[in-house]
Amino acid sequence: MAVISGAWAANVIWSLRAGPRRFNELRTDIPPISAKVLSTRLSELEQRGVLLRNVQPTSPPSVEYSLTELGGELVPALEAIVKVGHRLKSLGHG
Amino acid sequence: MAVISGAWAANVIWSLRAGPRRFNELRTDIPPISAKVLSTRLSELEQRGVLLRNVQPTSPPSVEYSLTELGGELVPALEAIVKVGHRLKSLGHG
DNA sequence: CGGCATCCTAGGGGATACTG
DNA sequence: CAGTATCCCCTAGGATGCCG
Repeated sequence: MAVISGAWAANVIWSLRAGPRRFNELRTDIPPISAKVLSTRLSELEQRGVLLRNVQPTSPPSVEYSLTELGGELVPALEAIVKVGHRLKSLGHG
Repeated sequence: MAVISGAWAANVIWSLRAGPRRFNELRTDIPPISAKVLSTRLSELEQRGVLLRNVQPTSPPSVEYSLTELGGELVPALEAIVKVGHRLKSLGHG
């Protein structure tokens, strides 16, 4: 379960589900996330093999993040959890 | 995603996937968990509708916890994540 | 633009002791 | 057995500032 541990880890994977995103795109995708935390999470997820980091040596520099194949396999699982979460919420408190 | 937030929440759901368990059974299922945290997590998960709490008014008292239907739907998702996690781990070292 | 280094804080979680 | 109450501490994470 450590794969998706850390704040916003799931959101990062979620934001990447449709395709590659750049650092600041992710920041605006996930409003209340700080640069430091996003950076930390990105490093962890990259190291774990969940996502890939592509540096374009342009000016200004551009860095793209995308899910690896295994990272992509997390998406349906996350979807399922979120779905259950919504249903639980709509039930109120049982 | 708040559904499975909190330390050991996933483990609790995991331990209940095969059927009802009692408080101290869960404690020994998840070795380094403290009574306080287990208790806290159990309350949260019950309130969220993930699991059910059955008190048997016997002596000594007995309390059984079991997954609700929606709680049970989290199991396959957790399984998927754990599976990916293991594969990532095996890749990570070679 | 991307992202480290630094400082600081809240609160989640551990250990222990106690209760019914 | 199944918790609850208390204290303490650790660290994840937010804000800010600087650099390539």
